[in-house]
Amino acid sequence: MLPSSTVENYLKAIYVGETHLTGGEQLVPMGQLAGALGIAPGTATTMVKALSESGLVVYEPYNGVRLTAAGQKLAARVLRRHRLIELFLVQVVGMKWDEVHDDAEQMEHVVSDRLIERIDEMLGQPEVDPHGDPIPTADGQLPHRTLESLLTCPLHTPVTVARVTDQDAAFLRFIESHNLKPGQTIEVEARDDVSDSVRLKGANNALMTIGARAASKLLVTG
Amino acid sequence: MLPSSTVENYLKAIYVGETHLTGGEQLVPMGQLAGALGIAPGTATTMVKALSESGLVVYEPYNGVRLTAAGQKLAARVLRRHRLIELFLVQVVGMKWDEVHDDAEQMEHVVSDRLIERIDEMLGQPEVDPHGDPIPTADGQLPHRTLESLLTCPLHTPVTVARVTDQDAAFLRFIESHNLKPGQTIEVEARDDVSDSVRLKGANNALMTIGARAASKLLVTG
DNA sequence: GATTTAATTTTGATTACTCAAAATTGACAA
DNA sequence: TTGTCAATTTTGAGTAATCAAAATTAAATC
Ligand SMILES: [Mn+2]
Ligand SMILES: [Mn+2]
Ligand SMILES: [Mn+2]
Ligand SMILES: [Mn+2]
Repeated sequence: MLPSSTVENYLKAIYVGETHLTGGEQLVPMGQLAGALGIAPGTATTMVKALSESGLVVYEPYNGVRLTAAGQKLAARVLRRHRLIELFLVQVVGMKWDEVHDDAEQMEHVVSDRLIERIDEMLGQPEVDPHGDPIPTADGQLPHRTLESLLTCPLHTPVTVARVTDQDAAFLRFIESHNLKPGQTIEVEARDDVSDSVRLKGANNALMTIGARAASKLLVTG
Repeated sequence: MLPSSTVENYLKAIYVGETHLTGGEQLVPMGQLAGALGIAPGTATTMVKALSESGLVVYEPYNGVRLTAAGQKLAARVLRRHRLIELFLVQVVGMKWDEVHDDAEQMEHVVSDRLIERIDEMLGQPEVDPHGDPIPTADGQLPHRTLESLLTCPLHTPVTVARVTDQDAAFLRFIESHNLKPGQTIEVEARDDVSDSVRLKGANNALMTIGARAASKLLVTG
């Protein structure tokens, strides 16, 4: 049976959820999964039990869910498609980086393997999407770079924005308008815990202050 | 309520079915509709009754179905998307004309209006798709050219292939390999009712004979 | 250890879409 | 006019996905 769009979305959400796990955690909690998919918790439970029957996930009642090897392979395929499509829409079609997420969210389920291969070829086997998110390889490996956020990187040291971990269109437009897109070089001038803010020097030496919450979503390389 | 992919497919099939109606016929028979969609006849009846409730079609039991103005508007929108996407995949992505139908069949339901507009713009508001099928305008008009088929056009007279009315990949590859794609100039040398065939002179003066059934699917302009 | 609470699961129901097979209809032919 | 038949509709049933609200569980608090 080929997986439905719904199943693909569940697997992808679990896959992404797993990458967010910190410390010794192994399982994505049902609440987090339901939240990520925008569905009722009971629905997630029912569905995950079905996925478990199909051998795509391991489900531990009251603890959470994780992917099997089979589930991981499918999830990586969907995520690869999503990110290739996003980059394609920006690079080839000329859409803006804050416009492409929703289209990719739908197209990832329906375009043919042939079209995805063609896109990958046109883009020259890219490694990251327009937001700096890594693109899983054709054989299902997710390249991992260790990145620091603007909350943890060294002060007074030039760093390059590598990734923006928030798909919200308004946030992305804010980032763009302040010249903080991936590829741009910036410097953290100061951090202030009391005011919960981070002071930055942008590409054009422009100074700006952003909240810690926003700063945590900007990942950089040294 | 925005229409589901299923509803869009029904409306599109009725729309296309209506254009195939000859003579005084007004209604698309349920059998033809079910056949076009690859579903059981009873399913079509049930669904059409629901579409009728929604005001998208007029349903006459035992006679057939036709679109209301509202249904026509939606159907034209889907067909426009389908054909723009096909042309985009050929012109921009570099896929072959026999590969694009299935991708378009799915993408037509999910891509955003913004992406469709961008595609229309990139292609310069095209009037026909890769198979010569007319593209409905943004306001829902389907441009109509009167075309003759190779069964009815004059003999020994140069004509230009304008449209191929069969999406089957093998058929399209046959047409392409014999230099009979839209735009190419050919001439009908002879028709033979007994052998059910048509003799052609191709672009390169190559002679070939094709069956009447195939010939009827090649539409030309004088 | 008992109690409260938050997360999770279960229950019961709904919507959308589908099929196979039985019943019906309407057109045509005998 | 009646019988036949093909097309169509109806019936009964099933799958996939969803929700709201009740019940349960496990963990944290008292
Ligand atoms: Mn999706
Ligand atoms: Mn992205
Ligand atoms: Mn379709
Ligand atoms: Mn076409």
